[in-house]
Amino acid sequence: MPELPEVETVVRDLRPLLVGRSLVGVRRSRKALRRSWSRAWEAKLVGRRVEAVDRRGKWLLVGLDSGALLIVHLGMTGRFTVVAPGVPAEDHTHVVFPLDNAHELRFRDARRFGSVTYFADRPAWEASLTGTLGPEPWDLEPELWRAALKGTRRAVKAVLLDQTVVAGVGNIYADESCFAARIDPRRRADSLRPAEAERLLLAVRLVLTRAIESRGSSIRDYVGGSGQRGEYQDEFAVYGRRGEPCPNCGKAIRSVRLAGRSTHYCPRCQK
DNA sequence: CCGACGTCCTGCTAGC
DNA sequence: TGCTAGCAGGACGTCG
Repeated sequence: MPELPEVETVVRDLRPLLVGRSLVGVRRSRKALRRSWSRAWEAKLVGRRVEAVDRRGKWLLVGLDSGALLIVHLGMTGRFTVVAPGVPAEDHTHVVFPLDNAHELRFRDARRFGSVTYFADRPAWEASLTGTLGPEPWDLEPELWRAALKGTRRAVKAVLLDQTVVAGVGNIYADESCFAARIDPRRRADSLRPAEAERLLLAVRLVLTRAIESRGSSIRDYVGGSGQRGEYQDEFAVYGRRGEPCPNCGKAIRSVRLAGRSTHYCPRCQK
């Protein structure tokens, strides 16, 4: 679900609501998330003040005054929000951190593909990723990007979704980026000419930037850190628009299954 | 090693 | 109108 723009929106929403606040407790549901919770973390969290809220790829990082990090992944259906006192907990609320201002920081996730974990410091968290997280799209060196494309026989779309190559792109923005670059997502990555590779990287950055400006895309579950929906779904050129006219040429958008995911493209504009 | 595919889970809806 | 198979924004393990 939430990709880079959605996570970035949550981070920006939560930052003013959390920085300077202290976590005064932890409550959990009995259901397991993707990564298991350790009760030993609770004593280390309670009483700590939040110093920073950041993002890396699709990971959300809450930095505490002890130097420790609360690491959150929203998976497909995760919501991470601050709610005012007295707001009843929704179904599938799995982790709740009461704050020192009587508000609550809540993690809710119907499908439980998301996770909330604790690391003693940032190096410990980075070590846990063991090279599974590539650079942010804006930090990815064009030569590295070209090499990543050249070095594989997979489809372009599969490379965009590969978090070790570039962090943060998911199914929606992979499709939208391919459309913006006028590149067929089914093409073999190693068939892209240097100019096409460059166009695709710039398209990824542009699409993500615009999506952040629209506070991300709300298809069904996603909301920002205070519960508001995003707007970028109104800007989709291809995603979820099978059969509808291409905004560029009018030909019907097609959808196929690729890299295990639904993939949308314009059969005329994307070569 | 690489790449394709299944799996985890619940809710919604497309299509019959 | 009502029902249900299949699909959903992600990550990771397994298998060939």
